[in-house]
Amino acid sequence: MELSKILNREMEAAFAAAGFDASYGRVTVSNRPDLCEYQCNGAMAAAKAYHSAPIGIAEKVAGALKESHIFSQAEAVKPGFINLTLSPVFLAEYAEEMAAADRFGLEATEKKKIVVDYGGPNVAKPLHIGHLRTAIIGDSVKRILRFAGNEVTGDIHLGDWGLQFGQIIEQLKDEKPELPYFDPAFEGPYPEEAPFTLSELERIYPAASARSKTDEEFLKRAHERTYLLQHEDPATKALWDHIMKISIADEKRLYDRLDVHFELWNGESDAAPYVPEVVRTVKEKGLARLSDGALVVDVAEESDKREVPPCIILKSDGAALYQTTDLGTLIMRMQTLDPDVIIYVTDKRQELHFTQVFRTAKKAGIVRPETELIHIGYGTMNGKDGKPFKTRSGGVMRLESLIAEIEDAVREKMKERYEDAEMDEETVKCVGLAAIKYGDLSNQASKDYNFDIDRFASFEGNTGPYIQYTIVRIRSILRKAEEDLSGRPDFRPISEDGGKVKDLFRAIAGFQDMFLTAAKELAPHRICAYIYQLSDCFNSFYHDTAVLKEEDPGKRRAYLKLLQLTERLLLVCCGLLGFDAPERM
RNA sequence: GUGUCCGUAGCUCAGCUGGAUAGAGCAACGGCCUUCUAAGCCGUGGGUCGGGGGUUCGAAUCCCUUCGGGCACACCA
Repeated sequence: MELSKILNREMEAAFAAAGFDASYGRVTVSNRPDLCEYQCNGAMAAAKAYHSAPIGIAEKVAGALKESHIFSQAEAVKPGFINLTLSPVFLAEYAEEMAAADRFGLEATEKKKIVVDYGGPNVAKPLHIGHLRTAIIGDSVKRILRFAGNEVTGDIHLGDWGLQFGQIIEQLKDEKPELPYFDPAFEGPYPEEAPFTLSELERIYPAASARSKTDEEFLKRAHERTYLLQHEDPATKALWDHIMKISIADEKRLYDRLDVHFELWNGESDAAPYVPEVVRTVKEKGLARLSDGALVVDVAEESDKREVPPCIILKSDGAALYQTTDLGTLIMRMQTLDPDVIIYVTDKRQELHFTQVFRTAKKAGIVRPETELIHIGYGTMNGKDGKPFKTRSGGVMRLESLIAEIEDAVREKMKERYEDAEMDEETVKCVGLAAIKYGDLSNQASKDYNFDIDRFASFEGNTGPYIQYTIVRIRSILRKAEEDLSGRPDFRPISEDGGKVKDLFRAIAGFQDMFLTAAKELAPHRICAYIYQLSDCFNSFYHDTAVLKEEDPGKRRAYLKLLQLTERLLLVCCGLLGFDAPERM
C-alpha cells in the first residue's frame, strides 16, 4: 500500500479517536523539513466545524497518537499544526516490504486495454525535431501505463496518405519520365527495386511541396495523382509501396536509436477504407448536414465557453480530411482492439481538432459511451533563445543531427575521464539518450520548453546523466562488494541511523505515491522529479557513509541492500522514462 | 475580437485539491579528491511569486480585474 494511504489511515483513526471527523486526518509531506517530516493541518480546518480552538483539537489528536507504531512523534504546535515524525522501525519495515515485493509493492490496478497514438511522422519526410516530443512523451506514457498493469498498444499513426504522394510522384514523373510507371502501355509487373534512393526522396518531397505553392498546373496534377492513388491505380500504388518501404525502414532505424517502439505501424492509409463507413454512420444517425457544400457534424455543446465549429467530415469537393481519417481509425480500432482508453499524444495546437473528433465519435456511436478518449497536448520545443528551434543555417533540424550533436558532447565529456581506447560507443549513446529524454520529460508536457543543447550536454544537476551517474556509483560499490545480495533485506541494523539514511528511506518509501500520481496524471515529469530527489538523497548519503568500510556485518549488508533497492528503483524509473544506465561512465 | 494556456531568483524550471521562513538546477562566489567514480558533495549571495482588488484566521495556490506573452479559432495536417 502506498505510504500516504497508511499515514492517512493512522491519522484518520486518531481524529476519530479524539472525537472528530476522520476526514480531517490528511497527512502531507512537511513543508518545514527543519521542524518535522510530515504534517497534518486538519485541526485548523476542523476548528470551524467544531467551534473549538485548533490547537486544542491538535493536542487531542496528537494525544491519540501516543502509542502509534507508525509515528514516533506527533506534536501539536502554534496555531494547530500536527507535526509528525515517522517511526524508524516502521519505515525500515516498509522498505523491506518494497524490496521483497513485485513492482515495489504496487498493488494491482485496473487492467485496461489502452491504445497510445503517438509519433505521427509523415512518410517520405525525414524525422525532425518536431517529431521528438511525441515520440519521447508517448513512449514514456506507454511504459508508465504498462507498468501500472494495463495492456497497452502503441500505434505510430503514419501520415501515409494524401496529397504529398501525388506531389512526390508527379515530381518524379517530371524528373524520370522514362520509368515504366509512367508508361500507359506498360503491362507490368513493375520492378521490385525502387526507382529512387532515400536521399532522392528526401530531396523530391520538399521540392514538390514548394512547387505546389507556385505552380498551379503541377498542383492540379498532384491532386489527380492523389485521386489515382486512392482509387488503386496499379502504377501509382506500386510507387507508393516503394516510397513507403524506403522511408519506413529509415524511420524505424531512427526510432530504434531513440529506443522508441511501436506495436502497430498503422497509418492513414489503413483508415482510408473506413471513411465511407464514417460518412454512412454520421448520415444514418442524422448528425450530418451540408454547410457551404461540406458535410459537417455539429458538435457544439451548451456548456461551451466559446464557439466550437462543426466537425467537417467531407470537404465541399467530397474529399476526406484529417478528422475523417481519425474517425475511420477509431472505427478500425474499436473493431480490432476495442480499447477502453485511447490516448493521443500530439502538439497542443491540435486540441480543437481532437475536441471535434472525440465529440463526433461519441455522438455517432463510433466508440462506446464509456470509451475514454484523451488528448495529451504538448508544448512547442523551442531553441535556446525561446524561438522555434532552428539549425544554425535556419532550417529545421533533423532528429538525426540532434542525436549526433548530443552524442558528440557526451564523447567529449568522456574523453576527460577515459583514454580513447576505453571509449565505448554504447555508453555514449546511452548517456546521450538520457540527456535528450530527461531534458524533455522533466518539463511538464503541456508547457513549451527550450531545448538547449549546451545545457543538456553539461550533465550537471538535474539531468538524465546525473541520474545515470548515481546508478553507476551504486553499481560500482555493489561490484566491489562481491557478496550475494539475494533474499529479503533486514534494515533493522541501520534503521536508527537517522539523518541521511532516514532521508533516503523516506525518499524510497515515496515511490508508490509518486507512481500512482504519475500514472493518473499521465505525467512523466513526476518520475523525473522523484528520481532526482532520490538521487540527491543517495548522493548525500554516499558522501557521508563509506559503505565498503563498514565493519559490522549486519550494517554492511543492510547498507548494500539499501543501495540495491535504490538502484532498482532508479533503474525502473529510468525505464519508465525510456532510457537505461551504463555500467560505467 | 472570442477562447485558452502561461507570467515565480540573472537564466531554465518545480511548487498550484490554500497552511508555518516560496524550492531546485545553471550562472556567480567559497570550501571538499592518499578513502566506494569530483558528471559528485557542503556552503554563501540572489525573490514586491507580472500589477491591483477580493474571499480566508492564513493566498504563489481560489475568485474578479488589469498588463504582458504563446497558441487556437470549419473545407491543411
